[in-house]
Amino acid sequence: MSNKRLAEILEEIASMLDLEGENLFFEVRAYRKAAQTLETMQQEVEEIFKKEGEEGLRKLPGVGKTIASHIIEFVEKGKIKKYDELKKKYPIDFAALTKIQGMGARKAFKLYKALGVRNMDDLRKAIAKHRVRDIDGFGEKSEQDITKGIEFLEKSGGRQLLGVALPVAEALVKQLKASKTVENAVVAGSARRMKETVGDLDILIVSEDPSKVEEAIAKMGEVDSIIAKGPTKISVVLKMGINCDFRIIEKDSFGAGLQYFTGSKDHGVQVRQIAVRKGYSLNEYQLSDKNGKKIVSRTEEEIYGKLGLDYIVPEMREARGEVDLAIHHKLPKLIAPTDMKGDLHTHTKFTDGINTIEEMAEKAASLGYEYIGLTDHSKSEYQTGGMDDKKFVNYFAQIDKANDKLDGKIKVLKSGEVDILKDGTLDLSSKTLDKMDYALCSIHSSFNLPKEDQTKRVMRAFESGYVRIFGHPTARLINQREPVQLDLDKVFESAKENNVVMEINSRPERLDLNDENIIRARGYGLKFAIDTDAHQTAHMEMMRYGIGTAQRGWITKGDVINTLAIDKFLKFLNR
DNA sequence: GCCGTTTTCGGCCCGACTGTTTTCAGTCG
Repeated sequence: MSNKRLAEILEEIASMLDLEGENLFFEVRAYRKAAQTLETMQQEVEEIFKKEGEEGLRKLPGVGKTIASHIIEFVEKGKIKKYDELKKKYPIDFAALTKIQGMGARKAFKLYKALGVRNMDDLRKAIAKHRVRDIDGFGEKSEQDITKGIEFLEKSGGRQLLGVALPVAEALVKQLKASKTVENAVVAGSARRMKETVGDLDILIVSEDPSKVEEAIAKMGEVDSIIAKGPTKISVVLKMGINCDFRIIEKDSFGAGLQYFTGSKDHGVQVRQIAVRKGYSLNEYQLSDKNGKKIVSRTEEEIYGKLGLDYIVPEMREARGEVDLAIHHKLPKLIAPTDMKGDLHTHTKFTDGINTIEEMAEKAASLGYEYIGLTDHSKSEYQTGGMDDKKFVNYFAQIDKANDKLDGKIKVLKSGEVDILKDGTLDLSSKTLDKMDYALCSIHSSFNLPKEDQTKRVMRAFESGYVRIFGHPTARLINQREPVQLDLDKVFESAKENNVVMEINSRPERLDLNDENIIRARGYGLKFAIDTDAHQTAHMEMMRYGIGTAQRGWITKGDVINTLAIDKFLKFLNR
């Protein structure tokens, strides 16, 4: 995991250059930008460098000659001279300290100069002795804020899963809408873009009475405390441990505000650059001409339209080339929730699910599906009650019975979540696998194999000819477990050759493949299955997170096999 | 320091809010 450390180093270089002098403003930004690229990308820079050399590195957004050379230095020697030299002058743990709310490089440096604070520990001690309040530019309140900031950090540990944060955001919106002073309220920010984790929530409110809105916000049970308040913005800490910014705008600015606060930041910059090129100016209030006269502001559609762009859905707004496509009217028509015709990864009481075959089938039918694939575990997953070949015989017999009972209401398909064992063999006999409509195969053990072995393991499984769907391909658990080490180029090539479909697992802690890897897989012409991995009926409603992730990966209906109607789907399986 | 079918030089988004200030620096998104 060198990306994270490198991102941290570049971020720290930025902080230190910021302290070096005012004239370095743009260098600072350049380093920050490159750090952000590394922070959010999935592929290891080391891998890119080994495969494509400096060329490959320089293709990354924000990485040019100098920063590429820093990355190479880090990969080859494990250190960066420029960083080490700056660090001698500023022996401060900026990476840790600037994670505190309201603490930037300048404040951290002031603390160092005045009190010799180098890290969190020093800071805690200085705070305890009330020495911070006497420093120029700090006061009693700043001391309290820092204390709160540290507590907050310890409690939250950073970003929350989309599946946790979005429902909270929606609950807040619902309460606000019920308030008389609120004309409209919507979720904006990264939650609206369906990003897998959310650092804080953004909620846009249309109201003419900010002070009343503040009252309504303060009353909501989810709110812990108010950090900042003004006529256009109220920031709060939520009890769940993340912040929420409420932006209050006038009805007339709704479109401009929503576009602005949905982001992403880089997407917004690109759109505003187009505005400038056309002689306009775009901010959170309106799109205006060079005299400052308003052109449009009420809807996002009008704003994109006036700029000569097709409407870009929030999930695509990540500055990955969508703006160019919108200019040339070439945006893909993305998959929609209503396109789904089935769920291909579900569990029942037969292993670690809690509902029966019929209950799961009824739920799927109620969601408008034409089929549901049952994928209970194979024997290696003994902790889940994983089944051997013999038990699968009964399992399939019960599925036959359920199909008779359901009488065509919905088709229940025979499958299993088959473990790909350490050596790449499958956990069930070919006799059992032959009886399945399709086999969904996943990794549930030996997560730490070296990349080469892990890649071979997966490819060997694919070459067996039995793997139809590769379940949660990287086996990551967000904030808990790193993805397994796989050479995805090789894996995707092998998948193409062996007709293997990639799963987009909808569980909020998985979202696997993720958006970036979906884009990569799509480059190999692969198909996808968007599944919920439901262990109870209610889990089947989490399809929205998988679809959001698919949309972030630019996936269309035609890319996804479980958008096919039942007859076409069965034909696809028998191909 | 990065970037580019208007540029290999000259731009690079900018407004809101807080705390400690008497007019602004620092942070954030």
